[in-house]
Amino acid sequence: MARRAGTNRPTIIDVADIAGVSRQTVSRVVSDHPRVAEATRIRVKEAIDTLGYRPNRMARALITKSTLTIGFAAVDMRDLHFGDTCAGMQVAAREHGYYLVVTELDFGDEGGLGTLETLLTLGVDGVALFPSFLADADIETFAATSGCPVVMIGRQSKIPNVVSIAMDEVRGAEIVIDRFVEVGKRRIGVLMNEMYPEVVHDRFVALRQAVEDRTGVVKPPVAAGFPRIRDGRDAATRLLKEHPELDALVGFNDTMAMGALLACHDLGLRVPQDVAVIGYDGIPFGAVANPPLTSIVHDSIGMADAAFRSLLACLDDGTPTDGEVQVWSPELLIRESA
Amino acid sequence: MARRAGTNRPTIIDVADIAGVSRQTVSRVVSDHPRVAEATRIRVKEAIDTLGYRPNRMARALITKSTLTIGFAAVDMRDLHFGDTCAGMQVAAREHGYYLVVTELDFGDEGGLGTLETLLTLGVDGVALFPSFLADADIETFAATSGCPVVMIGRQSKIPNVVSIAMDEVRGAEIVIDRFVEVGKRRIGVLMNEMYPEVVHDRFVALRQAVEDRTGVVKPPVAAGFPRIRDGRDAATRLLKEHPELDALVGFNDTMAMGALLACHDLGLRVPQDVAVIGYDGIPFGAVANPPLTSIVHDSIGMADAAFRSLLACLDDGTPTDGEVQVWSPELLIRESA
DNA sequence: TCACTTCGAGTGAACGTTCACATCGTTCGG
DNA sequence: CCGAACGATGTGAACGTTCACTCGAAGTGA
Repeated sequence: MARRAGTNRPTIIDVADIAGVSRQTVSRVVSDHPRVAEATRIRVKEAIDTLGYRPNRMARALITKSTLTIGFAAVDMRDLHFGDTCAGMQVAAREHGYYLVVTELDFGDEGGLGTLETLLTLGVDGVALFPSFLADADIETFAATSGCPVVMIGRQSKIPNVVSIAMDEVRGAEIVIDRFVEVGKRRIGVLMNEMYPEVVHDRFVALRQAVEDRTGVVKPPVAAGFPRIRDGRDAATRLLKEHPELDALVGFNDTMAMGALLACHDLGLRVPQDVAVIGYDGIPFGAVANPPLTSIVHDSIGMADAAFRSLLACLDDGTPTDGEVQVWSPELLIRESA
Repeated sequence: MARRAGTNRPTIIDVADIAGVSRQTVSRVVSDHPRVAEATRIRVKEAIDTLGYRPNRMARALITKSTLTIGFAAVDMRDLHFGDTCAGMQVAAREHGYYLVVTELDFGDEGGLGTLETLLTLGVDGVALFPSFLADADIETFAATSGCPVVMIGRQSKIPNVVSIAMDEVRGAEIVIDRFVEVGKRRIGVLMNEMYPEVVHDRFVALRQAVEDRTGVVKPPVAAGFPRIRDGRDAATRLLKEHPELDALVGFNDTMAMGALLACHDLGLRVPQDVAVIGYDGIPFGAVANPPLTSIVHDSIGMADAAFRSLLACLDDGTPTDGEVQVWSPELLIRESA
């Protein structure tokens, strides 16, 4: 369909002609091969500059079987962490001469698998999933057949051939509940994200377990909604009306927690005196909320960086890390809401 | 350096062998060429499925000179609009079988030009700049020598061979000032972003002009800072102390405007009774601010979509649109701060 | 002097496609 | 019944690199 306007970039042969050497010698200069005479090297470099020659990666990839690109498949690009994660991977990638091909997983396309397949036709050297709503079994199949290393960010699944990098949800939940207990709150309600069950499952389980361990309450009240302010407000309102005894709310993320703040305000409850609130993510706007939101934070950029390095390691020594799970410790950003 | 683990994907020849046809016939089936007998087509498709054959885009690109990829160069991936814009472009791109290669402009790398150059070696068919801090002259040079269409999102520059797509800053500024006047405010202060002068210049000029046109004040008080809540707060504090007569503040974006909200609170000024505040971007968190923030909004996703289509148009008919500028109308999202 | 290594550079083939053209059989108008 | 047109398929070359060799000259040690 679409054609590139007929710009004919100079090729390696043009450079070779001008410099009066073979194309192989040019190739050696370009890739910093040691066995090139200094005089030749200079002559070739000059020719390259004169012509504005840039090696054609397609031709190179055809032989080396490496495109120096990494596929970055995100569930939702409007996600708060997408920018951080993308930036983190991109910086790490560029450091090593890699590029990032970014794509949004399309649920309609064979439940996301199709999107990944098309990514493969591009010849990416590795794939990063952020975080995937795909079932573990599907990811396992993909990793096995793709022929390239796969890493998953933000979800803690033990899948063969896949490295997962995620926040330590168990620790995070403990920190949250410990904080509530510390400020004298023990009747804790949970605001959950109902969007992608696979993605949020770990956090939910961890919170429930921590509540049970720390307060003895076996099944804390839960309300679910989409991770939006409005839905957080609605869910919190339902929860507080049905369970007037609650004196603390934890939101799946800061957005929902900020909804909870609004709900408390609606119901005339003071935060944190009547109800303490904690969210996840530590978004800057939490500082402007009324009152400023206490939150669990983790290092998105660092995790993305680690994800790229993990891909690179697989690429370099070909070790198909087997279901390795890296967990990153979260921290509590204490402001005023708890 | 890095090598792909030796996975040998099936080639077009393998398919041809199994189906008992020539590789050219397979190629025709793959690209939906009309002149293939139905029986042959079926046989080939079966062979493709059996082998799990995927055409190699590198080899194809070598001949067609089109990689079906678009380079998306962003100044800051942690920018609020990055996710929206990226998602918008990506969806539009995928619709047409294109991919997005995303990269963050590295100011240190020849002031960003180097980053763009490396993007070219990847063989992208077009480049989208979001928005660039590069000087107009540099962009012009790049567009001229790159040999591929260039589009710029978020900045309104008339540059040869470059299509720019941006919000109509003049209209936006008018809407802001009209609103202030409508609610009885005429002593207006401006909170400016001092990060990338090229990017923010249009908005600043438009606001100053609108203030002059609507209120007769020739040079409204201005304070600048980085587009962060804290800096917005500091800038607003300075402004309000130096100019106690001010009864309205407009922030470069919602983040700065939210800082202004805090500053008013600090100084015991009521919003909007004492000081009205308007921001730009209409971010969801504006709804949670105290009071909820009135803001200028524009359609990031739509603009990204238009940007891709513009690239596609250039690619299809090869018309190097000459300094075309598309402006999108903003709207006022009225909440409570003004 | 000779055999041997090292250095610098070149040559043909290959990577997996598509393009332009060639081939061959069939249909059809006059 | 002939030539032209068309439909289906195949063939060689080309795209711009890198790989695995080869080759000659210069240096080295005995």
